[in-house]
Amino acid sequence: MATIYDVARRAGVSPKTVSRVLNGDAPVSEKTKKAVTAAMGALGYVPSHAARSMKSHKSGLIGLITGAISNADETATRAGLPELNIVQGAQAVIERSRKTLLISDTGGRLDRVPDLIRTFQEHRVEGILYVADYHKPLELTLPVTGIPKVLVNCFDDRATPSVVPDDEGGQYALTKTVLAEGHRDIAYLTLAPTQEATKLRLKGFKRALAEVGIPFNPDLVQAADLFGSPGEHQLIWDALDKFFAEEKRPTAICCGNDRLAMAVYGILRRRGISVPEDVSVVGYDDHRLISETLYSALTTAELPYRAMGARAAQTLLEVMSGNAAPPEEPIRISGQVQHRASLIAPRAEDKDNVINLKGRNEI
Amino acid sequence: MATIYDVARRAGVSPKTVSRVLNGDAPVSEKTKKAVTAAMGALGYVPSHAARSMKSHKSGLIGLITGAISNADETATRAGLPELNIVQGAQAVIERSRKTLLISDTGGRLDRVPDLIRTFQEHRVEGILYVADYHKPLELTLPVTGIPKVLVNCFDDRATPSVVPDDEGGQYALTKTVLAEGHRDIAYLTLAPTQEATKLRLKGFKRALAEVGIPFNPDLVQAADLFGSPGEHQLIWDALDKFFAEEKRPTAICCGNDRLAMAVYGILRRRGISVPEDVSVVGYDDHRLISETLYSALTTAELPYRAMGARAAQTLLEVMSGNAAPPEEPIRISGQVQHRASLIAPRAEDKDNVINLKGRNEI
DNA sequence: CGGTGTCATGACATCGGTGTCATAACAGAG
DNA sequence: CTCTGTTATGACACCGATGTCATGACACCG
Repeated sequence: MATIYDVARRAGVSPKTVSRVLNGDAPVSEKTKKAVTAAMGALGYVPSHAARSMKSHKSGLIGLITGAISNADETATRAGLPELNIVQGAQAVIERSRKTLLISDTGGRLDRVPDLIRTFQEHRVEGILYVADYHKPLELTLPVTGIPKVLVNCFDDRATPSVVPDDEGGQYALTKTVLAEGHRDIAYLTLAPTQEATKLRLKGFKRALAEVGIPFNPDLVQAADLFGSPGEHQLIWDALDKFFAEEKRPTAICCGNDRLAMAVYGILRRRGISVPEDVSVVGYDDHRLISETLYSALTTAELPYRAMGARAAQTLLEVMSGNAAPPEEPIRISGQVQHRASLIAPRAEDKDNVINLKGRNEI
Repeated sequence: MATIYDVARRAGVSPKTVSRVLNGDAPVSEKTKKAVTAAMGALGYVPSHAARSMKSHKSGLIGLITGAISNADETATRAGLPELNIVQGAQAVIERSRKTLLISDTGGRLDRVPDLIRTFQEHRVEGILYVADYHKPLELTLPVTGIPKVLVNCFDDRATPSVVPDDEGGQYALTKTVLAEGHRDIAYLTLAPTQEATKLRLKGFKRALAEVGIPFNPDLVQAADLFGSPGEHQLIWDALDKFFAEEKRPTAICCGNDRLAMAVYGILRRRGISVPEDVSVVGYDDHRLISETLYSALTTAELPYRAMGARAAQTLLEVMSGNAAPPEEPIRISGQVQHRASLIAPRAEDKDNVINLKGRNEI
């Protein structure tokens, strides 16, 4: 690889002059500039980042830790929206700031995080983004490094800056949309009750119901997320059985994520129930591969991963530049409700009607 | 940030001795070693990658170019399997080789590739992986850099090493599986005819039919992929109409990818046709979020993105080490056929029976 | 014509490690 | 007791940039 000395020799000038042409930080005569440029072209010279950053004490690097890459397969199957969307949002912002994003992957193993951070330190990254695969408390204590950090999709109790989805508000807005169509009996097929998202969204669900004076019926809430494992269809089938056995049969079903909604579509149809004519279905995440391809297209609340990633990157850049104090409270990002074909007004007669269910098939 | 000089001073030794402790490349007395280790701990010393790589002329970095990150959203909607799975496979292999993967994203804009490669050159990456979002000819000429490269999911005509999926073999194996269930009239809803995958898979499809002596019926082949845009459901609906109007109604439908299969499920069911009882459906990709969650679970051919990424990384490492000559021909990676509930033997009477189709609804 | 200021350029040190070579300390052999 | 060989350590230069300071060449002014 050609160095600045090679270029200097070929152009018949000193290395410092080549440096000046490169950086344009001091006047250089037209003639010299041309000679230097020609020499750089001929030699295919590209300045060494290592040498530069050594002198300047600035790496221009930002580290990002995620399980998105090695988890993608697992995650795509098991959870909702791939956290990769968060990485996307961050990437877009960081690129505009002329920094380089160094993405490291945990390979799903938390115990590798300290190693990854050490690698980041070796590269003298100027900031770190830590991305979790779903909204949760931070599962480990990050090593103290003095490097600014921002958590995404997770939070800790040491006031580390953090960006999370507004689950409560999202489910609230989604439920309001369902209510606005005239539904009064709404079932809710949730994710695991231990999940942060489930707790928050249930709050939003209840708040929306309360606001229009509908009493909360706990029998219309069932957890059904087994991350796509084989027993899940059965679990959903049973939950639906229970919902439809209620005195007032639900006319709409909220699902903890779009994947669950997809499974619900299949089971409902097998039982002879049409979506949305017989029952409306809504999801969560706006995982567009699902929400737009399902027939009928799925009404859902956006899980704003892209926006979260962007906001986190922006926050990190601000903290790094010292222009802003690190936020003390988690930043909550809201998503849009996407109203699509799967949500329509309930039939007037559905208040009393009982739908004929086909018998249960083997699964 | 502490330097090796700080550590040396604190431990009362020379920097070189600290270096020896770090690298273990020369004998150091127990006592000194302990003192140095203590000093490093106390100062939180982490060696500078920049200084090291400057001296050693080795960056330990491998660059990867992809649109996976900024495209993820688009891709997830539009195409089949996210190319991220390729990145995954590469990551796993490279990590084991103790190198660091530098992932750069085109943001969907090909004209940014030269810039990304320049950034790679500044970082003195030792090899480059170029990942395309689906099997296609390389869309641009990569700058000549003298850095070893491997193309993934694409190929050029300059004998750049490349790793691609075995589309012909995959569709052949999948079709053989369908035939083995007893199907004789098989429709094929393809991706765009211009796609590399479509051409190759059609070959595999025909080869499988020919092998059992079934004449190829072009009326049973229709392209239907609009990347999830609104008219797609209509297009699929029309294609299915055409298939079912055939003298010998198909008993199985092959789809160009799992997303199309998902759309087909919805439309078939709306028309009162059950999968798999009335017609078997198979996809392509084994996009497990879809194939395992659909009800019934989808039979499909694996698009071996992970394996392709791993193989590409392995090939790159070999070429980099000089242990192996770069492969002259594209390396074709085969995937497994995943036989799931959506494919069963056709009903005996279906050879003559005509299914009652429900009328066409508005879409 | 000498003094002064600006422009263009170069010499040299430095960033933080590591390779090369020198050397001090000490043990064992003759 | 001196010689030799090994072990442990340090001095110094160098990797490829750039910041600091110095200097030569002009142009302009009085």
